[in-house]
Amino acid sequence: MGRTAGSGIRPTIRMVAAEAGVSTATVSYVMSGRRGEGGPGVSDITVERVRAAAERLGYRPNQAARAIRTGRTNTVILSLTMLSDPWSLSVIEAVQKTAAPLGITPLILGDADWVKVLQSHDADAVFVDAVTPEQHGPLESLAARGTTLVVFDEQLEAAGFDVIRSVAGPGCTLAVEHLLAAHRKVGCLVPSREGRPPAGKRYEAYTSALAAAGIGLNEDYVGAFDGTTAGAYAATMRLLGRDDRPTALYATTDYAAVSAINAAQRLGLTVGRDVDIIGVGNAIEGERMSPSLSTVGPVDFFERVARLLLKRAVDGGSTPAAPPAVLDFPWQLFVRESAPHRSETNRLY
Amino acid sequence: MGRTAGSGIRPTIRMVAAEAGVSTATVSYVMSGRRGEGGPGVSDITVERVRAAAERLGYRPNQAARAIRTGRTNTVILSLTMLSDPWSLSVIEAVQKTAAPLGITPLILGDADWVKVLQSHDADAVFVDAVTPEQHGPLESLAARGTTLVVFDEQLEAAGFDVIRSVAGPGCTLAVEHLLAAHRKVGCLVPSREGRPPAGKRYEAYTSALAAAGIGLNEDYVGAFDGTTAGAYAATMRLLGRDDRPTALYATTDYAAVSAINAAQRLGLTVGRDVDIIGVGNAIEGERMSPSLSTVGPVDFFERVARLLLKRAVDGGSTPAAPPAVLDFPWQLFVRESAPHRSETNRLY
DNA sequence: CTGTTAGCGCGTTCAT
DNA sequence: ATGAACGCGCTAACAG
Repeated sequence: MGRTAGSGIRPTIRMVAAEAGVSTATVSYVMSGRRGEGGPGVSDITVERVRAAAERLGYRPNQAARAIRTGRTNTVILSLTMLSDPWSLSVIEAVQKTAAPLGITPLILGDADWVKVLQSHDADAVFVDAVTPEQHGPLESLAARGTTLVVFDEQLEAAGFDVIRSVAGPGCTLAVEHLLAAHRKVGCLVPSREGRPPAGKRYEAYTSALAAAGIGLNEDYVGAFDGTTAGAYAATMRLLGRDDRPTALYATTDYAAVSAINAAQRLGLTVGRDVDIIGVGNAIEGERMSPSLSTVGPVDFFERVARLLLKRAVDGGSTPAAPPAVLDFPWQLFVRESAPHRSETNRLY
Repeated sequence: MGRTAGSGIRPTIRMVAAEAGVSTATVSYVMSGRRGEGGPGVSDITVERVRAAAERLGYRPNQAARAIRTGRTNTVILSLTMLSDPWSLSVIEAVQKTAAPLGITPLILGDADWVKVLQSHDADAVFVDAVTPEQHGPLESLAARGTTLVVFDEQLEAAGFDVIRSVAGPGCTLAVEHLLAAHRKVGCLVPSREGRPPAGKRYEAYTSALAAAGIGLNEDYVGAFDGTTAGAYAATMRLLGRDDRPTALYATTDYAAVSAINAAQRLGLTVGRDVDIIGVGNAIEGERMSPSLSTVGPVDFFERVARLLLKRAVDGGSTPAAPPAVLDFPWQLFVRESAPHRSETNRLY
């Protein structure tokens, strides 16, 4: 007999062993499905008895206890700073799809404060989507202590962890050039700290492409915003509300582009006709929306990131896995509805 | 002396004890800050020695090992089915804010498949935002086995876990009545399974409020969609694209309302003037957008949910905490820009 | 081939 | 301030 589930206390492997009349070792072998190879065999009849007992008690192995012995948590952590960003959702979606068949659970850390959390919480691998300069140190000590990291950053060098770099520069130039093929009044949406002038590769691509096209930088066409979707929306309203409004907008991220499209529509403009808008990043979301988002970005980025992360998670500490490296992803232009190809006769200048 | 961090293996409490020349017990007391009350006192000088040793080695307590003894993970899990929904982001934001000062980490489970995960993964408390009928059983056995659950559901009875119920019905009626005060052509956006007719409290509020106002149900004004933002957008395009388009829309969720606003703007309509749109849920996001979203919802919902969840997490198994209960949240109407108050002369019928 | 014993690996905690 | 037991599941080595 034995009491069934419901006592309020969690059944342990020992209770199952008692219930089934076998040793804890046998239960362990059955539950982890590792009879045969290294471990001893267990007869089918015994397996059945153990399974039944476990079922009756509602037993599930305690992951914490398992982790302490095996060093594996069957978990990956995704540290994502901007959850509302389609880019983040794309990462999540791709990782979930890849992790599920491996029995690995992706957990999302929505806090920018991953440093503290990761020092004590363990996962088989961790993806980090943004690193500030002050976090470089902590990052390296985490890696030195054995945390498997996959970091998304355009500057960082591999120092015990993988760095995913998606060389925005050339790709962003493609985006601006695409607009410049049919426009002369090209605005830019770029996040910047309060009062600071805009900076970064993605912004430089804008200024230098303009220069290369022989067009001077018009400060009034630069919509700096605070990094939020609401800020991007407001900046677009300012830019497109002008009398001599730009006929095209280059947004340095896809989520800013999405906000810009909403704002343009609010102003009664038809995106892809009255105004062209292009984003950066190639988030999965952009393909599905209406109008679909023209953008630049790496090919199969999210799937490839997911595969790398889970490979690292699975390879764990055992096999001498491939050494950490910097991984580059080539970018390309995705021309969709929000900034279509324009024939010569269709130019907006 | 002693080797500093960087050996690739994670320092244990024993290494710290050796380094500091004290026992592991002392290190434990120092690291968990529990000297004085229940535990024995540790002299300040010893505390300093231990701290220094830990620092030198880069030691952090292993949460898995700690969990195995204390039964606490200092973690709460948020199982959220629709991460892109502003409602989910509001939950996350509120919980993060409440959890941070308690030293508790919120981890997000973006998978609908919480049943499997929770059976083995442990958290001090778990929030679940959607339960299908097939999940009722698993839910109860989880609770019976000691998992602390806070479930958001409008039907469920408390069965070993807290149920948060936000009695949508009366609130939704308020929303529809608000529109009916100035409109006669009121459309509805409601998710429904492929082919199935719409159902649920939120939809019933629509039909019965119409009936009470002496207006027949016009099937053409019912925009059923697949539950996605893109679907809500498309459904709105259909409704508002009609010649005799509705002059007001009642969306059964805030995220559907947000999509509807985008769609209306795409069609060149000014929301709050040409068409009124009201949502359901009172997501924090709705207050910030432009136009701000009129909606109905509970007051301080997210903060109160966060407080309950973390109270449960902290109370853990020890103190005989308040018994699980069904918690009702009163709803009210939030009149904002997307569906403003209209004077008599300003009606759209 | 089948199953058990014994002890590991953590941080915590009680009795000394 | 400490030694040693404790909680959990895993697994090498052993016994039938």
